[in-house]
Amino acid sequence: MGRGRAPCCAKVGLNRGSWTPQEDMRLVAYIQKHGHANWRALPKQAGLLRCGKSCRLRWINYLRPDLKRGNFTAEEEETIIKLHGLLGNKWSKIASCLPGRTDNEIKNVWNTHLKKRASQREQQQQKPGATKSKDKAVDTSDADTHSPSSSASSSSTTTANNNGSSSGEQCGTSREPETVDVSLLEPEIDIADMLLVDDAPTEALLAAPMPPSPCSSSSLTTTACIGAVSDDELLDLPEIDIEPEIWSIIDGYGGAPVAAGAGDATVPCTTTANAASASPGEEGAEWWVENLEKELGLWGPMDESLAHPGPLGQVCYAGPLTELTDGDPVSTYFQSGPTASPLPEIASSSAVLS
DNA sequence: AATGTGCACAACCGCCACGGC
DNA sequence: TGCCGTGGCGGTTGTGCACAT
Repeated sequence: MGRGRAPCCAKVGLNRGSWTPQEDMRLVAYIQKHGHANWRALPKQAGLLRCGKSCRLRWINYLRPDLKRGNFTAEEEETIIKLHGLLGNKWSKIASCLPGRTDNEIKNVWNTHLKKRASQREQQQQKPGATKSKDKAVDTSDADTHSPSSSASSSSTTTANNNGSSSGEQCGTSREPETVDVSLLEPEIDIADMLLVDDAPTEALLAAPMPPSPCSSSSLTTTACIGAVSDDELLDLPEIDIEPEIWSIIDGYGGAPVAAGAGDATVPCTTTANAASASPGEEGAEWWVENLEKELGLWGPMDESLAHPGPLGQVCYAGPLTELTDGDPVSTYFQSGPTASPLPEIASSSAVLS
């Protein structure tokens, strides 16, 4: 699709732009198996024509299993507003307080509508004599924001747009928060304590068990998130032998359905049979992989004729696993892997790819 | 129905911090 | 102690889509 500005990887001939489902699957499979001790080396070892930075971002912002997809709840939005008042544009710190949310996601939500809402509130606070009708207007916009994204964006953003982005006052210009001098905030500051002062919703949110947070975008470390992986292990693995034609398929992705047996480019779906055979303790990873596949358009009826357009307009393959996975470690992994290896134990599940 | 407009999202860039040598 | 490599963060941007006209 080619979103974003000019890619940094063009000069080295790497893939750029939006990720294909195949690339996603490959990245997920690799990280699940080996972790991501070295992002720079990861793409090569995983057989991805991407730069390490791109892989890291893709993983953190989109593929991580602990990500919470969907609209932000009212509590989350309130938390973001409050935290932003405390911390400013410290998106990673804010994200660390919102389980399953990424800094990028929070940043987007803030820039799209929370910023406007916050500024509206600010204006009202500066004008104590604000009429009740105006309060009501803001309340409705709040309510709108909580509704499904499509309607939320249209109603609340158009009006607020006038005082927000169009004025050129980008929050991104390292604007210091109004309420708290950020320079006084030490990195070790207990954000939870700050939030617990007078905010009930936030308190409730924070009272909830925080994720182990090893996988939160701000404190993501390989060993904590996936498990320790030695360099030797990383260098040894995986033996993903990628045919040149596979790369051509990936590079020129978007054409006809890839023939069965074409190899890596056709990472197949996990079968429902696999899902059914998972043990109870493996439900988490299984659920995640299944949902990932659904999102990627790789999950569906096991009919070869059902190669279907993917979310990006490319053709995804939904054929039977057994016809596709021969010799492809990644495919093999998704045939039996996730269900057999919950994420925290991935590094130890050496049998998955073998 | 066609066109215009604005928003949401995902991706990239540049800079900075940190750790190893 | 300085240099280099890597990871992480924040800001920015282009495209697709939904809604309005």
